[in-house]
Amino acid sequence: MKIPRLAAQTRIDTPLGPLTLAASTRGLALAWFDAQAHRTDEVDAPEQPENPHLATAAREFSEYFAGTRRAFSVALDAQGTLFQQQVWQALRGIRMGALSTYGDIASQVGRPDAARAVGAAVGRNPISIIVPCHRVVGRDGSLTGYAGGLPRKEALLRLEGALLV
Amino acid sequence: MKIPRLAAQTRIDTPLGPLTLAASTRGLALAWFDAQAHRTDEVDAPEQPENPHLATAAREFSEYFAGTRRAFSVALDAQGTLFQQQVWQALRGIRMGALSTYGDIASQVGRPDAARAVGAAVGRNPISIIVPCHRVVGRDGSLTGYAGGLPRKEALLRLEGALLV
DNA sequence: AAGGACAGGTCCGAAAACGGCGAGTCTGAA
DNA sequence: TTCAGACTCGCCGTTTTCGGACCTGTCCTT
Repeated sequence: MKIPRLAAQTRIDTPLGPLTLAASTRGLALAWFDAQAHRTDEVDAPEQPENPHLATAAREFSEYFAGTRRAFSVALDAQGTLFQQQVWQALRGIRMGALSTYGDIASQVGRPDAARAVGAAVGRNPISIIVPCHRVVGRDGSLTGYAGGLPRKEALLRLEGALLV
Repeated sequence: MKIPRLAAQTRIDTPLGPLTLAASTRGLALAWFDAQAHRTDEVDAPEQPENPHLATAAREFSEYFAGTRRAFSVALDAQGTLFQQQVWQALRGIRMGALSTYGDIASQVGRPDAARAVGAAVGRNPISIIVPCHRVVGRDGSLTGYAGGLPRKEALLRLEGALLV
């Protein structure tokens, strides 16, 4: 995936491990766990925790993990194909505590048979957690996969109270 | 088993426990004891004891258990495969007080060797008592099984005077 | 330029499992 | 001898399970 010109980056700690954040001039562009699948190794931007987008994002992540925030308001600037944009947009419609399936997202995007393509697109989501790709599961309820590792996906859903067991 | 579109349901009391009745527009479709094997948990139909088929069935059940009725006349609408329909039809030919065997029914249906399949079909009978699946016993006279529980089968046969002991 | 691999899902056919059986054998008691 | 009771095996319609074929957008590899 092409990474847009990035203005600043920083790293924050979370209960699930360190998170690398990066922002363009228009908003948060990246939120990656270490060793995340599909990630580009090097983020070419200066360390600037004071960047407005990064600062906002860091604060909201902190509140999210503390359990006092259920939705994010930081501006986003995710780069991707039209199809990917549509999928990611659909993801943002899944509220905290709720779940959706790859097939449901496919239908929402107007391609009922493209569930598999949705899976690929979901996997390329550049902004973990805020774009809640972890809230998408298989039709039969199986977690199926997560770029940051299935344990993290399970932990996130448990934190959000979306899992029965 | 697929349940046809049901128009109405109700519950009646019998000496053997409560019975759930349901009817389509064409006739009585269900007569189930609680916790009956193979039963679908939810019957999706409005409570309407005044439905003609249900009212007739309720009256005839009442008379049957009072000992003043030996045959039912309410219209039936049992849903099942061709084979099951044939088996259930054959069951209706067993008069009160009489007994038949799984092998006999198999022969009547034209499949002399399908006694075991008959057993399966008899077990799926949706209309207890009226379609007298309780009048079918093993070749050696053993009761073998009953969806509503063997005690009920024995009680019914005793009520009908079909048991020697 | 073409082909494979994916964080899936549906459909369809084949194959196996599952019963409210019945006939045949064998065994151990009266 | 006689006769339950336990075991085996063949019987058959139905239900469940399983495996492939196909679908779809991107990215990666030849």
